[in-house]
Amino acid sequence: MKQKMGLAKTEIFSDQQNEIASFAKVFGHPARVAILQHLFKLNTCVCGDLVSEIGLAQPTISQHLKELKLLGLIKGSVEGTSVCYCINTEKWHEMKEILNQFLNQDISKQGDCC
Amino acid sequence: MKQKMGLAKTEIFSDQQNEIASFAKVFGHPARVAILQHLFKLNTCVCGDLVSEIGLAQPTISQHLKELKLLGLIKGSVEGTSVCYCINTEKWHEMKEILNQFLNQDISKQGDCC
DNA sequence: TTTGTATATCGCAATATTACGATTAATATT
DNA sequence: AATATTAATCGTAATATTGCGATATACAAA
Repeated sequence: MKQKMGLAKTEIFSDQQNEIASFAKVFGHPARVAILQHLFKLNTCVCGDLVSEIGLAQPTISQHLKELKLLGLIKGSVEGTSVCYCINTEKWHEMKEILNQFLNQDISKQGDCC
Repeated sequence: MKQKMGLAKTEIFSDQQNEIASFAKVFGHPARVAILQHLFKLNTCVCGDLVSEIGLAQPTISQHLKELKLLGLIKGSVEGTSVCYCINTEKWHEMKEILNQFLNQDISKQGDCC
């Protein structure tokens, strides 16, 4: 076996490129988009209802929440038997900054040559 | 077998949520981020050098280009024996609009309750 | 202390993604 | 025509992701 296949070769890219990809990846699934939109809508961060709101099983939602928490985009705190999740606003801004810088590259120079 | 496993249940999400996820997914790999940045930098869209510029094999780059082309973010045209790729500016703006709407959700109401 | 409720984790099945060698296709050069 | 160059496609190997049933854990209520 010469090569670790199926694995992204992150080491050949810059930290910036890998960071953009990490943030983008977490939005790359509609369930996580839906979770974040729901957390934005309910500014009070009641959360167990994510399962009934979105039509996925509880372990599946829990796994998506874990990925969002791992990147720091959401925070969770135990509230009795249930867990209260909400957006981590500082991290959200940090992420927005990084993605905007990429999305808003100067496109005016592009000659549209094709 | 009760369920198509390993497959995202896109049918339970809105078109908007799926669209956001599709665009984000394409940035979810550093190679595609690098390709787009390179296309932005060289406003003349000479392209065969993407392979030497980024350290991945030619079939791998070709596959990533295909995904970007499938979403419409880049265009390609044959130029002799080589192929010239460039950013599709209209589609880029369309994508930016959709992602910005998601990223710029009103965060001011968030109570940061956790 | 038993029972219920809510969430996380484990384990598994199935599809998706990443990467590349080998080959093909299409044009350029000799 | 024969050869070289460039990029796409095929086939395959290996890891990643998605989803969920079963189970574990942690706290609340009876």
